[in-house]
Amino acid sequence: MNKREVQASVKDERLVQKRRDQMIKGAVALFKQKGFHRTTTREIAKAAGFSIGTLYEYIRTKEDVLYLVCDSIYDHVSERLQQDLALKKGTLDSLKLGIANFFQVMDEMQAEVLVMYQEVKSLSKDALPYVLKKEMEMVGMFENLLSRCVENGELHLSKKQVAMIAHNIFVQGQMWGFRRWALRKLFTLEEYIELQTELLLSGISAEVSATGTVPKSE
Amino acid sequence: MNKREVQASVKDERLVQKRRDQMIKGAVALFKQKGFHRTTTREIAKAAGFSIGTLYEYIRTKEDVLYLVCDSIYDHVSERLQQDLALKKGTLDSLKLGIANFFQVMDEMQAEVLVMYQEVKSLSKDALPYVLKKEMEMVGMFENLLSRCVENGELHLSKKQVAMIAHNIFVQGQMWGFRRWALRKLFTLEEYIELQTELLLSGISAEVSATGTVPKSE
Amino acid sequence: MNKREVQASVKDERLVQKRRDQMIKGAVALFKQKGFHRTTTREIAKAAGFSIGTLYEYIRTKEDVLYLVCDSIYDHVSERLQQDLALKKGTLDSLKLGIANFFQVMDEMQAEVLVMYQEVKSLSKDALPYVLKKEMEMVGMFENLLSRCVENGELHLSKKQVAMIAHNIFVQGQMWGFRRWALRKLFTLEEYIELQTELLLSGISAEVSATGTVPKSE
Amino acid sequence: MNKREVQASVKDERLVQKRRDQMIKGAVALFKQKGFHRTTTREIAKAAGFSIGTLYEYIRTKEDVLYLVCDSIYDHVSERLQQDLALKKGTLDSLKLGIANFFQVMDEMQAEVLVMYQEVKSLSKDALPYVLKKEMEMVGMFENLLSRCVENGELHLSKKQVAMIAHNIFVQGQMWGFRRWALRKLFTLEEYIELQTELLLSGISAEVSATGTVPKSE
DNA sequence: CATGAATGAGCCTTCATTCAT
DNA sequence: GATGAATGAAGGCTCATTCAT
Repeated sequence: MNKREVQASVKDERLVQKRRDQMIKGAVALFKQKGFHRTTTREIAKAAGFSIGTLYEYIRTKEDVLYLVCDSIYDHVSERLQQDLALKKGTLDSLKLGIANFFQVMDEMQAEVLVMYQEVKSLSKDALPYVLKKEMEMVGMFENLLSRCVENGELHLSKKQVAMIAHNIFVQGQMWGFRRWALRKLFTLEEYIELQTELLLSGISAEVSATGTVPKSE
Repeated sequence: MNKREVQASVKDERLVQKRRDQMIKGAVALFKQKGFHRTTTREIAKAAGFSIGTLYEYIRTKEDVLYLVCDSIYDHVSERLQQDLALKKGTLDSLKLGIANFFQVMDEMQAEVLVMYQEVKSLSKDALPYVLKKEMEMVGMFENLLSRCVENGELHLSKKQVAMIAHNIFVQGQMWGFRRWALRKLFTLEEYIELQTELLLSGISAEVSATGTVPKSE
Repeated sequence: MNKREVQASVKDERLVQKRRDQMIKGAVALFKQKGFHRTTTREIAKAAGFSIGTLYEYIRTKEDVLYLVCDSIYDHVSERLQQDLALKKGTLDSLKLGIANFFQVMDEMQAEVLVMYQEVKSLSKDALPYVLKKEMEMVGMFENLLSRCVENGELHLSKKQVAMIAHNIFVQGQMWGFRRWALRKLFTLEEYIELQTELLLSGISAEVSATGTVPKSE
Repeated sequence: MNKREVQASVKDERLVQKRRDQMIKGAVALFKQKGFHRTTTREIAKAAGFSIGTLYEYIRTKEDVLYLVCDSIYDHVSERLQQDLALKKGTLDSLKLGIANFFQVMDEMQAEVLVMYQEVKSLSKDALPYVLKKEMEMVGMFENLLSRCVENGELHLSKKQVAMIAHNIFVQGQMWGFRRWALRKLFTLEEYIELQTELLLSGISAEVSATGTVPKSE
């Protein structure tokens, strides 16, 4: 199965979705502020705009909230990326665009990503795989982009290199979110995107590569 | 000040160090398994080999344990790296060696790094800066290595590029620790080191010089 | 403000009052038996007839219970006295009646008064003033009674004498409560009231007028 | 027996006395500040100038400290009074002097008296009688003074009146200590002594004493 | 469906007391 | 005799979860 169902006592599917959206929105704000463990179910209910009793009509345990939050975040990010990338053909330019878009999404959803990033480990062994699977899918999207460039002959990379780079891109995206305390002092988002793309494509040492066309920026 | 002192009731400094080492060792194992919040102080005491009362002779609050753990990890990693790197001159080879060493340490201290990585955010506003400072120092070590290569003329990099790359190396090191669930399926440590070094130095495509055509975010 | 509000999580004011009444009743019995410090919150909850969790729905800290107890005792005593005294005109007879009533209340509420008397000092600096204020009000009631007798010409007393006597009456009332281990062996309540009133009004020796030959300390 | 023995592991009687004096002195200061229950044995040991281990060489339980403190206070007060009163003959003047002296002692030993007064109830059922007995002895001293005045024909009082007045004097003495928060605003010690003595001897209204409606019990 | 009062397991921390050195 | 590290029972308080209304 692709989703881990979170049981609700309420039948009306539309209502369930509505309530859960309220819940997720409130929870993200709280988790961001104090983390999952320091947030109480009462606080979540209040932030969501209903009572603790009602909260438990739509979830079974507190952990369900975390799962719902993580799930929702991945869905949003995933969706955002798929929109942008799905159509593109496998050119280097579309890869660059893909990376730039991803970093941009990471910037926009900074709060959510940070939350998810710090709290996934709190998911039970039960829910974790579903979330990890989502992550693999996203890495897979970059693998796809890269592979198509390889197929096109625009890049020459081994399978392993493709996998490695996809991971690197993904982690660098997250890095912009969870290391912003350090990075923001050094770069704007635009600079970050440009620098990372540049480094990714050309490497740091001209002598080592064949061409030596490393730009002396600044 | 460079350290945030954790108060102990016991006077004998040697004993304090010994007990805290026991404590940290036990705590790391537990935190790795269930995280900071799900670990109880009693469990920590037990894992350390003494009673809950004794635990509190060496710390003031549960959070002190976390701080001690984080502090100790950074110290160990830092020390390990300094040993390896301090003597080297600023050649490309010493850079490669530095990276390889760092990744290796990250592999050896995988458990600790994972823990620290996931739990720093649980540190109070009081202790966090001390830990973050340590992290900056470690990034600084790579900046140093890189700068020396630039001075030597072995690399041609701007200040910002140096900073960016240092961060990338650092995060890739951590990545080996906290994404091992994915990476281990694909690479051995040796492959990981080799691949990342290669990518770092040569970029993914010699043919593509940095055109500066990176899409500007809206 | 006249009251220090004790925060409750439960909204229903009627319920709050009911539960707190249960709580106070149970707490008085326990405090009387073992004192505030030796009584646990769990015991209070049990004596009140609900769980520890419920107890904390109606208070914030254990000290709140003590404050509630003290506050309630003063309220009861105060109310009892005001009923009896408010209407009376300022005659000697009404003074005598006031004293007798007060001593009687002290006898009836012996347990409560004892508790309050022994435990006020455990109140935090925060709550103490509110309780002390209540005590001053009660002393004030006797000052009032006395003053009216003075105005009526039934007594000839200076301001300071009025204040002193009011204090004496008040303390003698409490004395019946907290020294009963000694007094009960010597007097019945009726005898106590009669003797104290008599001594108050006539002095111990008519022959000896106030000579002012009291030895001046140093 | 007149004393409840507090067991000590140390044999040297002189040392035991010395250590206990240190202990009592430190404890009184602490109890005064924070009460018996909020004072830890460690604090007592520290205030006494030795280690917790040493403390327990001279007592068996924390309560022993309280008993020692109470016992010592009574001894001091008792001794002070006996010195002053023992020699006097039973005249009204010596009564007045006795009262004045007592109030003065209560003022000087205010801290100690306050402590004892608030903490006796914390004594176990085992130790309480010994302390209460001391208190009765002190009340007895005033009964004595009064009785001798009666024998001398300087006062005309029944047995019960004598007992009552002795209690009143005693409580008024304590009152100066434990109600000073209120009394100090109104009176100096000298005024207090003078006023109380005056009221005691003459009653509040000589005119009233004429009515004879006061039952001469016994 | 919604509410919120009730529950109690469980957590962090303190502190009186012991005992090996 | 003195010391202080070790112990663990016990206390105050929180909070996820339930259920009657």
